[in-house]
Amino acid sequence: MSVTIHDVAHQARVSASTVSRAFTTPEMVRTSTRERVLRVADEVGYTPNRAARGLITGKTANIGLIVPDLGNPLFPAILKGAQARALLADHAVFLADTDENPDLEVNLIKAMVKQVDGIVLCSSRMSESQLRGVLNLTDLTFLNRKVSGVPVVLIDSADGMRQAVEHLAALGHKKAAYLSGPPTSWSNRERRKGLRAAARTTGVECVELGPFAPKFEAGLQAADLVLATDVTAVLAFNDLIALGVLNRLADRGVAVPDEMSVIGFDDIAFAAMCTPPLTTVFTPKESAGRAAVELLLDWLDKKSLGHTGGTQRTLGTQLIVRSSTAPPPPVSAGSVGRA
Amino acid sequence: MSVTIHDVAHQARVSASTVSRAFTTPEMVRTSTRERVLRVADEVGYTPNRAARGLITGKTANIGLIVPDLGNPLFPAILKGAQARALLADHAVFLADTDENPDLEVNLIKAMVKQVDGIVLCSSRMSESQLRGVLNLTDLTFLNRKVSGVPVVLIDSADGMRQAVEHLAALGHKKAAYLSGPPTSWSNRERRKGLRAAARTTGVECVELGPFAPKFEAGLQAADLVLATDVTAVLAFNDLIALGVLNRLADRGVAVPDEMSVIGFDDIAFAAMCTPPLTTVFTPKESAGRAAVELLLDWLDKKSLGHTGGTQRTLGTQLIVRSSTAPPPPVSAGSVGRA
DNA sequence: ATGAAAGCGCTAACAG
DNA sequence: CTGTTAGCGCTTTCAT
Repeated sequence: MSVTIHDVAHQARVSASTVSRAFTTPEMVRTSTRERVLRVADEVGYTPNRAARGLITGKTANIGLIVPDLGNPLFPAILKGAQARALLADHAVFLADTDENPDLEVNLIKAMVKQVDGIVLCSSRMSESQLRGVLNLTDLTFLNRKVSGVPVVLIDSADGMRQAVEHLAALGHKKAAYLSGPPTSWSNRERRKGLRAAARTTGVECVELGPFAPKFEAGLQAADLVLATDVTAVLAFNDLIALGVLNRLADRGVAVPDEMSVIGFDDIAFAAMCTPPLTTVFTPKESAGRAAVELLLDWLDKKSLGHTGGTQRTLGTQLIVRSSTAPPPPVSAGSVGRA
Repeated sequence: MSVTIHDVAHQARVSASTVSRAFTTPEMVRTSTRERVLRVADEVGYTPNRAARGLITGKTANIGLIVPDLGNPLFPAILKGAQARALLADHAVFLADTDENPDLEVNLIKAMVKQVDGIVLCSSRMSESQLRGVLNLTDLTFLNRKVSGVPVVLIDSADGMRQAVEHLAALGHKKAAYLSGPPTSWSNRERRKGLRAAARTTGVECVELGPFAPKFEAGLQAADLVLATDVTAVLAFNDLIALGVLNRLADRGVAVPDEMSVIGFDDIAFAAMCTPPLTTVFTPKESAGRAAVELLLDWLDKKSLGHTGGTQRTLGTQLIVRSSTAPPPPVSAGSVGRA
């Protein structure tokens, strides 16, 4: 079978404890011994069994990551950042896709609990009562959902909305439509909040349409609704919807942005790739993933000392206006190589 | 601490063994006892510690999944399928992103090995020698890379290329360009193979340009190169590149598809969202992920009996011609809900 | 059908 | 600095 700590111990003529120490507390082992042990370990290809280690230390060096749908381009980006940050701390990550199902989410959390030190929940779909049920199962960190008493990473959509509406006002628009996302979405509530505030401030009249599923198809449908109103600008819950609007608008012969301005919230970073390029509110997806893991790890560290209460980190968003001649941003920082 | 098997045993007035059996081999326990145990377990919220279980059984019920870059939209889709299939078999999945780094890939495999029953390697970037080094560390299954003796899932890009070239021939094109992907890519080699064969058969003259990174920006650059030739059609390594070409073409005032046809290989399923819609060779990404996990699981099952050699599954690709009026396919089967 | 005991691979006291 | 002992939570003989 697999090579164990005893194999190394035997080969290096030391006890298992010494081998263990050579890995976990090197300074407690004489240099010569340590080097011998490590050399032997390398020769025989020994890697500590983290599961066994976790059994005794209580720490697994794994974290869980739960997302509603990997098909939603927002989440792979978050995932990428999270995984990178976890790796930095030498942690491995368990991934689960709940397929938008809150019950499955609960089950997946339960299944994971024993194998991880904590879990990052992205845009959790659980009800308040389900949430309470899992809250003390392990250490949880939320991304894109407000929960008190635990670490939370939030993306400041409301401010993004403010930027977007002010931009429209500057362009001379008098009336705009907001294509609302799912009613249960925290992000959507934030965006509506920002919308209404900005409407007051700028004097731009804002009508809300929807709700729409955050999908391309919904945008196609939404475009027709928009055209039946007298707005000159559209704000979409996300850029998947916005892309649909753009497409349908083109089909119906409406010039963008001459007759109609469309702004989306960035889920996919592909907005610049369409013709015409879509104006979007940039969302720091990878950073958010990174931040969530960081917060969780910090939380875990400080756990020995008494907690003072939940930490919260809010990430800013930024309006990006794209002209068709400007080079678009890259899809992903590390996107290189073959497929 | 966490609730253990002993807590349940005590509460239910049985031994730990019985609790264990109630979960793993229910038929060996008297019905009344089993029901009592299971009820108590549920009441106190007991979930077996899979790590501890794995320590003794040798099976972790976890599988690993390694991808080069989550920023490449091909991989989240594969991931989604893989995760779904794993869940079906009650397996959890470890995810790692190698950031296109073969050395990191090796290290991540080693770190995972002890916590998983097997690993699915997607578009592995390892050299042959690195590959040999990890081959017997655990059970490996490859996706998008040909390796003998182990389970492999391949996507029939060559045939997709055939379809694409024949389509161009039918449209009356006499000369086309292929925008080559990374030289180390198995997919790229397959596509070139298919290209050359189809060129012979159809009589369409095909010139190869590149190699290009599989990114949008590379497509912008490639478009200028294309325009310097006298081709009337472009075949791109992937649709990220194709999207770039389309964009640049629009900027330079070239009408598509009137003066120029562009065909991409499907990485992102967003091709239909651009204007004009991009003709693509559809790649069964989720199915590929699903298949890879399935093959791995089968392989693991059959392991007790002697293996007969590696299994191989090849998935077909399909040319999809899109008119701007036709409804595009959904981004993801299960894409619903809020973000 | 159930319990007692041994042990998976590892680390954490406790000696020395 | 290093070895010995005990035991993490679970499953699995081997008894009964």
